[in-house]
Amino acid sequence: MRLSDAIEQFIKTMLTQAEQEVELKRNELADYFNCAPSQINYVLATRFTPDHGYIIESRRGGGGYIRIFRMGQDTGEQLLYLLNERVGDAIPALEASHLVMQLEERGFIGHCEAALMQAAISPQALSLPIPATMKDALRAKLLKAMMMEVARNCGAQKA
Amino acid sequence: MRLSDAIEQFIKTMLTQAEQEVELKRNELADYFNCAPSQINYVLATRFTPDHGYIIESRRGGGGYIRIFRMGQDTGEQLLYLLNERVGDAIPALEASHLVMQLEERGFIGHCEAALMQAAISPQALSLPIPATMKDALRAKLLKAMMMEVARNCGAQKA
DNA sequence: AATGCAATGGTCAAAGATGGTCAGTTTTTG
DNA sequence: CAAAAACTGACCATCTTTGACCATTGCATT
Repeated sequence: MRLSDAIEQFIKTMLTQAEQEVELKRNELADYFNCAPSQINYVLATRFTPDHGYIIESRRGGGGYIRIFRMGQDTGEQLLYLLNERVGDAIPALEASHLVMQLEERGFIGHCEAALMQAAISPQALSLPIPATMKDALRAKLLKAMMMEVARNCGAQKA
Repeated sequence: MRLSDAIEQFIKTMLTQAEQEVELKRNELADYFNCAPSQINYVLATRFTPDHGYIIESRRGGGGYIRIFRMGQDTGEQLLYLLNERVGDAIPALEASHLVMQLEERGFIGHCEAALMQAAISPQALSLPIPATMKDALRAKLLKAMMMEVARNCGAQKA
């Protein structure tokens, strides 16, 4: 298995439903996984960004630390926030993809739904002769329409 | 025997009745057959296309892979037919909607998935300042992308 | 306080590990 | 022999991992 994935899993295992926050020592973790300390930064940078729904806080020097917070989840409110604030009138491909991942991680949608949504907002599905800004707008509309559907039907089961 | 055929057989042997999916490393396989890595792509491109009932998914970089999914015999054929004959390169809104309903009726997708797809191809989601013909083309791409996803994940389980 | 050092974490560019493309060459087929 | 299929290699794109060097903080010593 990829090192990055192992580290990602390790961290996500610590961040259970109960624990919204985890603190770790970069060097210790790197030591545990037998890798360069900067590898930890790579994992954080590629899998624990705000886009993914996480906030990182850290301190250097003696007694330094890295804290990872999972952004709060108040089902209904949260979903509305994601819709209005995050999606807005336009959203780039990568950000949209991260958002869908987040929806799945938080249990708003199942794996199948997530895959469908990813397919719909994928570059292939949207490969048209129109400017990128228009694609971002289209992606936003697609996401909103699909998320509305989720909120109406399937989301009810979860929350 | 031709190299391509040997590689094709090799892969198909891994994809037994039980195994609907196989993962391989391009370079390893090329090494095993003593051929150029791109030969693998050639085989995949000529013998494992969606038209043949397969779906390919891959990832580059360290820990990269190529995954091959076999669509259910029946499911694959029917989906393919729908994709090529009914969807094509463009499809009007109403027809697309009917198609999705059919997909649900036939059990290819669940109610949730159907609703998501309907939302994605709905006029609201596609309300853009582009000509109707382009919208039909977009709808076709959306449908194809989503149906491929269905074939990859859920379709295999069903049929 | 001021200084210096040890303990942390951060950055970034380079190297490593894979897979993708495509044009051109060789082989097979009709 | 011409067309189609098979094959290759050079070059590209993407993702991961590492290491050298930098920044910050706390503490011990002046």
